[in-house]
Amino acid sequence: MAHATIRDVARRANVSVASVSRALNGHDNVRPELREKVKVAARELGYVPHAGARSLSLARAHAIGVMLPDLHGEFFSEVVRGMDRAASARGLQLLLSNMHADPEQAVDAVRTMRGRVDGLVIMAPDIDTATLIEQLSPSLPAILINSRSDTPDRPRIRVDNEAGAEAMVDHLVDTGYRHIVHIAGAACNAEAADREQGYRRAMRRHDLEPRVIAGDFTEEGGAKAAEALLADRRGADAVFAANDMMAIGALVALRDAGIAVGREIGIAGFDDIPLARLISPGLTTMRVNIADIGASALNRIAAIVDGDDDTDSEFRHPELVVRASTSRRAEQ
Amino acid sequence: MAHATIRDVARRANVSVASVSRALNGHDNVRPELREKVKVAARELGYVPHAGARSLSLARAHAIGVMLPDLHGEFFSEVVRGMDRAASARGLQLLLSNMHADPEQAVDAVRTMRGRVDGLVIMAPDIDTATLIEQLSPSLPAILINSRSDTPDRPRIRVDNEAGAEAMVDHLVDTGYRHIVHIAGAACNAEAADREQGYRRAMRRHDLEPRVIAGDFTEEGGAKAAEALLADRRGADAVFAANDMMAIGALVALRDAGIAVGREIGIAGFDDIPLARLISPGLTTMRVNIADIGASALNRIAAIVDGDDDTDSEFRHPELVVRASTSRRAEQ
DNA sequence: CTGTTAGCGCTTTCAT
DNA sequence: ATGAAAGCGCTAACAG
Repeated sequence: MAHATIRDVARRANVSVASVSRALNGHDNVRPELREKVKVAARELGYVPHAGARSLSLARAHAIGVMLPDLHGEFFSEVVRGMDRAASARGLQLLLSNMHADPEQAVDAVRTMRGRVDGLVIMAPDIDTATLIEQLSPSLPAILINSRSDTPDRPRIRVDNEAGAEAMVDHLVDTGYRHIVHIAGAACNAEAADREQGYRRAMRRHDLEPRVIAGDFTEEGGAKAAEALLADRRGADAVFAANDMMAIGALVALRDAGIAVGREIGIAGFDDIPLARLISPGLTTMRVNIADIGASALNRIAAIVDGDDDTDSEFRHPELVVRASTSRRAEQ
Repeated sequence: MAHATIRDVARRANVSVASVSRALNGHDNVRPELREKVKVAARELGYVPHAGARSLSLARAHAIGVMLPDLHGEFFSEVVRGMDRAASARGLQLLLSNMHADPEQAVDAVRTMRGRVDGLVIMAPDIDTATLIEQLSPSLPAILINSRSDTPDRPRIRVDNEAGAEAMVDHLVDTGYRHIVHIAGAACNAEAADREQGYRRAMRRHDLEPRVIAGDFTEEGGAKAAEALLADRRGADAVFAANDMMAIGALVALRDAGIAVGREIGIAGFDDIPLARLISPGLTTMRVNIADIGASALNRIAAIVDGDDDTDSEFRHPELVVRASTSRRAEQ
């Protein structure tokens, strides 16, 4: 049997559909008696309102679309957790969409979201989505997380990746490391570029020779980079990977190669995913508080949708977390 | 400026809305010339169809609702990754909803999904949702993953947790461990119960004394259990945790306590999350192939929605993965 | 091939 | 306080 509609309920309760709507939505201009009658009828029919129709009529979907890059592992789950927490606190649903590399798909995904969400959270450090999105859906509010393009008119949340990377290099140098190799993130990725930039700047400041190995933000990429490093070490005594997953891949690879991580070679990452604490030795990293960014993004887009228009950008500063992977003995 | 509607496009192209709809949806009964005119008008106006209205009219939302328990970490991301992969391959959107313990919220979440999704994937080993869901939304297709209740009429995907746990105990015994302690999963959780059941059965079969410490599926829970174990060891030489996160928590705790994991105490988990391979020593576990379950669930609900009604349940058998955490020397 | 129109299920004026 | 009716944006008969 098909689903009961508001009309069925009205018929059964011998009232108009308008009254059913009012009664069920808790308006106060309904006699208690009628409201009760409607509720009974609704229950008997197993009536559940059709959210799609409702949102068409209200011009409000009570849902937020989320576009994420094809993230792996904990970074992904942390972001989503944060968003979900904020969303359900506000009674909003989350429409999720991962981008599988292809910008075409991103466009498509956004298109199919229009009319089904009230706003968008977009995390797309790989693509130049900002202008893209605007072309696609003007008047659909969106907030960007760590996006590459500089659209000052769209609200954004950014992490100060460059300063974070600089701080990490400073820490490594303080600890006594000198030949610090950077494993870069994916090419074309805004965050990767910023972190590499920070690394280079700090190395220059310390009068040290930079050395960058290409990477891709994945664990395998980190492992490969570590192998490349082992094959051609050139006195390297520390690895600073552009994110934790690569740092962990490198750490495991070096560990398996019999190298005393922390001592013989220091390793550092970026993000502070939960795993960073669990790996052995614990991974020194820059804490970004991923879930918090997710929650914050969602709260801000919700506020914007509600008309509380605060369009200033947010700039977050990651925080150094020192663990055993950079525990070089005091004497260098 | 507000969003352009199909009417605006029609007006601008000097055609009827029906023609616009046909032209844009690629129907073949449109003169190429007219189609082009429509496309131009649509582009000029930045027209993006309103998916909500579309799905109301089509009685098809092209979206699947996903309800997950409040999962942490990689289990969550793996499931969602699998679903997302399958969904975007089929052109479906994913409406995500985590349940925050409270069954009330689960009910609510499902209610607000009605009329906005074509089907539901529900993973709720904690709650007796099956009947619940049916009451809430008869005629909304749903597939259950590892649900507790036995509703034979709903399609399900289950993991043979009991057999998996038995297999793990067998492996531990084969390897030479005898005093195997089980860290149980969350109370009221169907999977936890099955795994404990399997553990007990296998221990009985081997004529060994079972010992169960309560847990909750979290890393902290595993760490606490390990501490309890250290405080009152009673000759325990192996720990079999009901999932990997707890196993890892225990592993780290024992490692930090200076115990040679694998040798002095064997540790095993369940799920084979990516992290299991990365931790040191590598964690012996039962591989469940989480992402695959997600993808499979999504594909099946999509098939059901499309009318390809295959309502038989699926029963998956986890697979033993041996790593260093149970590498007791041959001589016991 | 194209336009007119009914209707998807709901909310909300506008009357009464 | 309640009902009748318009309309949210779209698609799909039905005519022509």
